[in-house]
Amino acid sequence: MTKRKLPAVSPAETEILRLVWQLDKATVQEVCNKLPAKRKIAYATVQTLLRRLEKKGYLKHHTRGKAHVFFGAVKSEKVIKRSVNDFLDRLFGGDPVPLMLYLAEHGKIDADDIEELKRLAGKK
Amino acid sequence: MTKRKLPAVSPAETEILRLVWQLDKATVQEVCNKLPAKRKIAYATVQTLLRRLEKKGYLKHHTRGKAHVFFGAVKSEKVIKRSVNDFLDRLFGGDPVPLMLYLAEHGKIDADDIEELKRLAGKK
DNA sequence: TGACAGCTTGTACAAATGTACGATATTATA
DNA sequence: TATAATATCGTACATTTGTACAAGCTGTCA
Repeated sequence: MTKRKLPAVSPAETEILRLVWQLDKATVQEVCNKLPAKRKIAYATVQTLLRRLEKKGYLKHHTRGKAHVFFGAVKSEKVIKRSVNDFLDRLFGGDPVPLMLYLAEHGKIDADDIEELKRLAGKK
Repeated sequence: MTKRKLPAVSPAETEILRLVWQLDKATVQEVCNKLPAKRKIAYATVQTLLRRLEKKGYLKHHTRGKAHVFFGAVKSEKVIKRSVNDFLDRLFGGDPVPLMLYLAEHGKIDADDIEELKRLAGKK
């Protein structure tokens, strides 16, 4: 089994990667259209980010007509895990509880979410 | 009221900032000693990071003997809020639920934590 | 089949990041 | 009051990031 060490994903790249996952597969155009209004970046920039993600091994592409269609090359789980852990380490020394508390305090989750959480946490 | 726009905190800086908060106030030395074993970086590097954090406005310092004692200049709440929101936007499009679910699935929180969450979420 | 529209590629570049060396200043101490 | 030990400060530098232009392909449609 090939144990490849994936390079880190930069913040800007992370967003692009997420959009590709969300679209399942996407051309540069499609990613551009999916960008949140707040964060409008140039077509060329999106292109470069996609290129870099491919070079790093997070995306692959095949060709449809003249366009490149990008799609994930590693499970998003893996990337998310890494990102969350890094984030947690840096900001909270690895302890997830303060993060959960923060989210709860700021009203980002409701009772239903918590039920779901309870179910998941209990099951484990 | 002076509404100053704080520059972003880089990942490496974030970790240093957290350590200062944790120690309440600290010299370069003390921050170095507090570094997790996994992440041993040079004294000089820690110094630079502290300096940059001060220049950006996140830290101040006073002098004790020949050493600089750094301490926070803005509420950690504020920094955490920004960091979490950025992170959430990039990786989950701003939706905190998948993050909570991820944390729960990976057994990072237990029943007590969830009770606490419920209390907090309910109160809001 | 030729021109156009739409894409990719190569290249560029400033700013931010991560890391560190050497020189200078300061404290404590012998 | 020299001196050794310890800090800071200025500076440097390779990478990575964020952003973009210009040139060259490639289908497509008149």
